[in-house]
Amino acid sequence: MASQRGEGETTATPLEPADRERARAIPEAAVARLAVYLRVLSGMADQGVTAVSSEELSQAAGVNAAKLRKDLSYIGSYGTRGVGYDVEVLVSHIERILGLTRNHSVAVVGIGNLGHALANYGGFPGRGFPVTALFDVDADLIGVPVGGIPVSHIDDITAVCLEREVSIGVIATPPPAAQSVCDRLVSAGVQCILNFAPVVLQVPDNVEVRKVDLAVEMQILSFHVARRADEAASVSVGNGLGVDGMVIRP
Amino acid sequence: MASQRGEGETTATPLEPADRERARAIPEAAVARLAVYLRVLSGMADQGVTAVSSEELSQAAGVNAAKLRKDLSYIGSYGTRGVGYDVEVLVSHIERILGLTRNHSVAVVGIGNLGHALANYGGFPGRGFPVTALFDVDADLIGVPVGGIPVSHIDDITAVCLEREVSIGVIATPPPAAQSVCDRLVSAGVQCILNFAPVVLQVPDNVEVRKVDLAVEMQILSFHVARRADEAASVSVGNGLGVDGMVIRP
DNA sequence: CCGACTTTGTGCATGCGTTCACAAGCGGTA
DNA sequence: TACCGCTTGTGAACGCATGCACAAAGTCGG
Ligand SMILES: NC(=O)c1ccc[n+]([C@@H]2O[C@H](COP(=O)([O-])OP(=O)(O)OC[C@H]3O[C@@H](n4cnc5c(N)ncnc54)[C@H](O)[C@@H]3O)[C@@H](O)[C@H]2O)c1
Ligand SMILES: NC(=O)c1ccc[n+]([C@@H]2O[C@H](COP(=O)([O-])OP(=O)(O)OC[C@H]3O[C@@H](n4cnc5c(N)ncnc54)[C@H](O)[C@@H]3O)[C@@H](O)[C@H]2O)c1
Repeated sequence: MASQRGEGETTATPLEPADRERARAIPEAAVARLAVYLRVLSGMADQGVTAVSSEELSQAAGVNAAKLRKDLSYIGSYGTRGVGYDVEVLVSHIERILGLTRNHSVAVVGIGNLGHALANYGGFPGRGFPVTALFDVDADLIGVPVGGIPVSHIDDITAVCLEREVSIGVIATPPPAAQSVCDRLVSAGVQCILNFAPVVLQVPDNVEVRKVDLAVEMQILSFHVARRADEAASVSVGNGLGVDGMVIRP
Repeated sequence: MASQRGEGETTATPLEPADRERARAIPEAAVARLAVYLRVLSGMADQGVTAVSSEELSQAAGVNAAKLRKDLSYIGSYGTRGVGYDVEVLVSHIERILGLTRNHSVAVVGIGNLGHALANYGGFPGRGFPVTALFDVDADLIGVPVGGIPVSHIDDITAVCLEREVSIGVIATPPPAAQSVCDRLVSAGVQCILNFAPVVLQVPDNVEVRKVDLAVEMQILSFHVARRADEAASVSVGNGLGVDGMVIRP
């Protein structure tokens, strides 16, 4: 905050702020929502919609309109007051901020149930995430093409990842193998990991990990059911009995 | 505070009024972490570990020790100062708070790539989430057993869900079908939905939805790569030029 | 029985994210 | 051109979550 003079005065200088500054300041939660807005906007563009207001877009994205505008303000001021946003302009700016102007090559490790589903999934390439490498230890799988790509042996992971410039590694191995696979990905230079194995991965600071943990998702849902059932019980009965008289038991 | 020696103990009991208050106040973020602690603790229990300190547990769960203690304090005071926590006691109390003292029957809708993986996955039943119903529209799939359960037709969803007391519905259909499937689940009385389709679902207030959106996860990773690459560029090049030629100030 | 040591549980400050409310700005209209 | 109605962009207030730091409360050795 050193450059601009004037204190809290209105930003009458629209071109001044640098994108890099902004990108650094975007809250993680907002980044996740930007990705959702992008998808909604792409859908609108496909249907020929060219302009959209914050109200419309926020409803389609399932968020509060004020939050949406705040989120968009993190990436710049690309709307027109009194009118709304140009869909294509917004799409291109969100893509730029999210780093989607270039492709990010993806490697899937562990071609079992889940790995097959991921490798066969057609939704990634179109969004800039081509799956370019598959790995497994199972000898029967090596060389077999899945979703058009032959499975490589896990021992070749470094060479293959470097060669195909893999930037995102997806871990779909059984839990015991996950940390070891992660370590190998990291030493192959992969800095982004999406982990499906229910394990807490240890990684160096320069590596970004996101986990998808279905059991945790279900348990969160379970918590809400329990809380709701419990509230109902406390209103109607007031003791430890469930709604339909069923005692909650281990 | 309210914890007395000798009362309750390790047996999971129905929520008492004090716990009910607590459950209502637990932050969502803490609930998600409790589920992780539970998994780590279960693993420890399986390996014969009987006691654990907040420091150990927090490292295994990949969080700050203070945060872990705060999270545990939301469910009560079950530790022993100077010693730590009894693994089994903690497990049973977390399970109770998360509503895992009873099974939650799961239905999967859309038995394609992903639906097959989910239906075949062995990790859910053991954690209290038995998959008891599968649905699809594809005539070729109806009646075919996947993971031991025959696929039902989507039109039978209400009857089957009621009969098997489904409490969690998993949507793994193509995006265009998701909202319609969701509506059907809701009218079948399902109050918890886990959605894999990249669509924003509209549901009544009494229904809880969680989404798993892989494209969004990857885009968040992409954002971090871009941010990092950008920082690196500004350090190594140091010419103060941004991505689009804008001047970046130090 | 005491005192030293260990670890929990939590009050408090801090920072982040969400929400509100409204001035600023733009297009349309007369 | 001047006015009007609409929508954006954002300062400011609020609320929630995180992390710190320490008193309270327990164990253990002597
Ligand atoms: N299938 C699901 O729906 C689902 C749901 C939630 C979580 N998960 C998790 O996702 C992971 C994969 O699940 P799955 O059902 O596909 O399991 P799976 O057993 O079907 O497949 C695992 C694959 O990983 C391979 N593998 C094992 N060790 C390896 C190693 N060291 N290097 C490379 N490959 C290795 C195996 O050969 C196998 O092909 C598991 O951790 C599971 O807990 C799966
Ligand atoms: N496969 C993946 O790895 C992956 C990754 C991310 C997201 N997704 C999302 O998950 C969903 C499923 O993906 P997939 O690869 O399994 O797709 P898929 O096409 O393989 O399977 C979809 C299944 O849903 C069934 N279906 C279609 N309409 C239905 C309806 N109205 N009622 C019931 N069933 C219906 C189809 O018959 C088919 O069996 C999609 O929304 C996809 O975007 C999948």
